Amino acid sequence: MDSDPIDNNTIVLNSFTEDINNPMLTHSPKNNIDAVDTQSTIPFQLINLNCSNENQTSHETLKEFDFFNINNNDHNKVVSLSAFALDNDTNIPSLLKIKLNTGTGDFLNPNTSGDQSMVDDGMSPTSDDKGIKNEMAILQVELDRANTENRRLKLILDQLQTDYDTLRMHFNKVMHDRMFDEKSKEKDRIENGKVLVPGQIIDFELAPNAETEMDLDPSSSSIGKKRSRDELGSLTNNTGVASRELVLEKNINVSDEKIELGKGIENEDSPIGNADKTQSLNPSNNFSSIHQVEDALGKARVSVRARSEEDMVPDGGHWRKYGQKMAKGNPCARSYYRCSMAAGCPVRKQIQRSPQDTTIVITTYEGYHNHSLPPKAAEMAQRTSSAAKMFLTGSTSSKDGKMNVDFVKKTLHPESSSSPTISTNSLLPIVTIDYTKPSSSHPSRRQNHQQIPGNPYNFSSSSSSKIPQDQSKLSGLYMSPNSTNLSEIVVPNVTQAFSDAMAADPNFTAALAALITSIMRTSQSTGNATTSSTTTSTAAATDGTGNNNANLASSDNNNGKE
DNA sequence: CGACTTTGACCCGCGC
DNA sequence: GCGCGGGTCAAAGTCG
Repeated sequence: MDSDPIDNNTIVLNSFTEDINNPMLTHSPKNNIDAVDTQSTIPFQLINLNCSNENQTSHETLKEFDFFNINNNDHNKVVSLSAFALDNDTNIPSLLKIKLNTGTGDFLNPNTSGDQSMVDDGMSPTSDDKGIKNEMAILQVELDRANTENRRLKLILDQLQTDYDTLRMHFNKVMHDRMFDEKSKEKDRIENGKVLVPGQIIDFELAPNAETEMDLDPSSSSIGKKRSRDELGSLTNNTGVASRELVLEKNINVSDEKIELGKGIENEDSPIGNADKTQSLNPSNNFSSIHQVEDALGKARVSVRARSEEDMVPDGGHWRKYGQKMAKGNPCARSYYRCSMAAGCPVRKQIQRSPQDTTIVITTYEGYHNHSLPPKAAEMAQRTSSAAKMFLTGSTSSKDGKMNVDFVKKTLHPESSSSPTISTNSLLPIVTIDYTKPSSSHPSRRQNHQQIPGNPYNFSSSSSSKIPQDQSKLSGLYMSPNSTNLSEIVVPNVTQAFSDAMAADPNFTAALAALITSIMRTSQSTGNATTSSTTTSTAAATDGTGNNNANLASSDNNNGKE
């Protein structure tokens, strides 16, 4: 075929469609089939073949070319080739098949001479046998193709399974180490006669406020003051809280450089917004492990925004209202609730409606549960915990304490074409899970709320998801338009799959958080985070026992009075 | 009667 | 020092 000119019926077979310049293609399109080394380089050849379809009247352009069944161990090597040619006039693809006997260099087709390529489009009327053979060849090609695809998918699945198992094992190890560390630290404190004041997070160095000097008197810090009155008794018995806070305290103070991260920003949307204003944090403080993230979660607040006609949306917890205040600039009163599931549980939540949109209920959770949660509350907590983990992991993982917000946004919200400004002024921000975003275009949000008893925010579960598909898409992090607090990061929604996975396996949350951590670290070198420094005190509700990492936040579900 | 809500008073930090 | 605002307390009231 070397001497054969390429006529109008010549089809250029290219395994790399429309990529003539591909460096892998070592042969020029002018090479004919005899020039192809069928034993080593067939998949990368450009082959010119004469189309034998006598009925073909138009020039065809090959769009796809696949090679199958290359068996180099077989002496009589048979290479089945298939190609999909697209008719330029009709745009109807037709399957072209080639069989090569690579052992002899001859095509198997008896009608083919040794120096000619043979293309059978399966439409030649020469004989019935040929038609049957062609049909079998087509089926064989399809079978081979399916097998190849199955193998490829299986490899991918195996890889995913391996990665997941690795992450899961890592998380379990971290959690195990963490529990061990906490027990050890608690033991050390007892042995060394140290007294830990619950809730005391103190800047030992540069705090401008005299009250933040090292002083174990709980009245010497604002946090200590706040908590000493009504929580001291309970928290002193809550070793989970105490140990976590101590760990965070150590994390904060181990670095050399410390700066005052400013005063808290008043947060209209997040009721628990301006406490701990004197807290000093080090921006270089990295929560480089899940352990540290978990500790950070102990100081993180999770604010959930959802549309609801009810002031108190059920969330699986038991709450007792202990106060109500009219907040400045908000016609709606702010309510204060305390967890009543266990005596002395320090977890609190505040509920208020957004002053900008009174249909939006903002629920802010704070503190660790010192007890286990019922499944429903645990599931709710799991989801909010996940959001906090994801953000905290990303926000604190970079070397300079900055978060690659853009990366997070693109990672979690890849379909977003707009670029909402994400800015956090806080190392430990309020994490807001915004379930009001989709409702602007989906007024059925409230219907969903009522359709899913006990699932007021339409947290999807594997069994009762009613979230429209577009609402459950994985979204990114962006600033709430109603938020005036730059320290607030909004996690508008999570995917259905994400929610289901978390509900099915709590470890998946941590695994995913770790995965995102890893991804974000990888991207840090190129990220441009918009980050400034402002302190917002944070505390997230988690299980003080450490047995349930899902308990970052919880709220009520069956308190009919609320 | 227990659990919970309501509500005015109180405490505290912060800004002026 | 004073006033403001956020957060909490605790007595009274309500509900099942």
